Amino acid sequence: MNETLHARIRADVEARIVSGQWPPGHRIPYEHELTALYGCSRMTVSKALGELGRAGLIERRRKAGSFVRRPLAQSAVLEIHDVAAEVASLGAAYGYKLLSRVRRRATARDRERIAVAQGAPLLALACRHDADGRPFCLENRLIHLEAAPEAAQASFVDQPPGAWLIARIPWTAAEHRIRATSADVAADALDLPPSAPCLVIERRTFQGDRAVTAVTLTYPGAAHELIARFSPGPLTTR
Amino acid sequence: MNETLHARIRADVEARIVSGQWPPGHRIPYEHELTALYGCSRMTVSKALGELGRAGLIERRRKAGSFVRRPLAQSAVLEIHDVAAEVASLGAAYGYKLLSRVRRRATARDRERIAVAQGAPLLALACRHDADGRPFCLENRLIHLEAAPEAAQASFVDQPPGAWLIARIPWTAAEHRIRATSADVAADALDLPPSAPCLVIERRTFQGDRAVTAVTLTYPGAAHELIARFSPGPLTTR
DNA sequence: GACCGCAATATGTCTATACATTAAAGTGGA
DNA sequence: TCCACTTTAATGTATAGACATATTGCGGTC
Repeated sequence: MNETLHARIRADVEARIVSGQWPPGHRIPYEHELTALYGCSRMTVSKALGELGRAGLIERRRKAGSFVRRPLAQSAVLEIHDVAAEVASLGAAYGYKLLSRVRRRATARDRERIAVAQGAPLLALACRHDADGRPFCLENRLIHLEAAPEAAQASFVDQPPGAWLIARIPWTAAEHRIRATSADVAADALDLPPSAPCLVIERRTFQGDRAVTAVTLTYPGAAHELIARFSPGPLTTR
Repeated sequence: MNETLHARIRADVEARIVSGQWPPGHRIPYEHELTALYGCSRMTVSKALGELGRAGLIERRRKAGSFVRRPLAQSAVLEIHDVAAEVASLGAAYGYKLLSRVRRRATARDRERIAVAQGAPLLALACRHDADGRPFCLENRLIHLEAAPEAAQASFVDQPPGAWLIARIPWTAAEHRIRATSADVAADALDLPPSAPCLVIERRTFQGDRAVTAVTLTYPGAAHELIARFSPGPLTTR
């Protein structure tokens, strides 16, 4: 249990907050008081309080002091895995099949899915990921060929486009939308009745302001779960 | 655009990484080199690199230096709102109805949902959240009465238990599971055909090691979306 | 009393320095 | 060659002090 000093102070203050000893709105002792209390420098106290501030547990106001905050909208960290890695982690054999590959200019419908200019060059892919020979996930992807020109040369017959892109095209931001639907048009490809529930993840990836790719992953049935954990702060060392 | 120095260094290094100029595995200049490069003290450089390390962009090894990491499983920040706030943000009128309220000792089935000892005192609640008079979300909740004894006195007729708990019971960790199902048993309460797809969010909340509450939220149909954003680092100051 | 300006004060950031920790690299002997 | 030991070079954490910045509240003026 070799704790650093600032981590100890942070944990100590956090304990008083979560135990209710310092309720929301309570003013935390000033830095110089904590300095005396823990017998350390102000930098160290400041580091601990700064972490608590970034973690959202307290609010720091100049001149006024630091105050215990009421937890607001909670945010959780959602881990989104690569499909192949996900299948492997289930101990199943991974399979991949390219269903279609079309190069075209962006239509109005495409532009609802990916933010590109009208007529921008796109590669539209459909493929299926299998686990132990059974359909695991259906993937529909658009790749913006201005952002990833090398994709035009790739066949994607042997390698899923997700892994290919991650290895080659840098990106800076992504947005995920998660919803439930019924299998409908995906029913055939997934070997399901059309009314079966599916979990759909849409991911849009950007390079600065430019859209790189948009992908729709359809997972059949109630079997697939996404797991998100609340992160108490940005400080969990890896 | 008043940036602090260490934030500027961090952004600078991050830019080189995401642009591909410094590929995965590349050794980042040593702290003392960056010190010379940016004309600042080692503490400041160390702070910037420490943040990048915690953000997972680089790996720091004593004596060896800091190295660009290959992006692993990407993690996104999922904002999970209070149901009432969610309905309000849609511009709809919020309604709430308590469907059932039972106090009991934990059964084996309860213990699959919430991590408590056998026979622990629980409060089991079912309620419905409405938007403009139509069912918006069905909530099934277990409250551990050892962690939240005051809940035994609350009626939950007028106030949804989520808001009540957040205001009173401190918690430290939460886990969310997201999946798709068909409406099934929830069909009646939600006024849906049993085959309709639903998005289900299960949330377990803890106080240290002790379970506080477990809640299952069932959102009908494809209308409801969860949105998660990739966070380049844990450092977004509030 | 309402308003404005100023001083007091708590936090925010940075520097320079010191020492601790750890792991790579070098050294020497069996 | 291989192993144990020492050296060294990098990061990790802490200190004290300095200055910057924001905000509260006081006091003076109109």
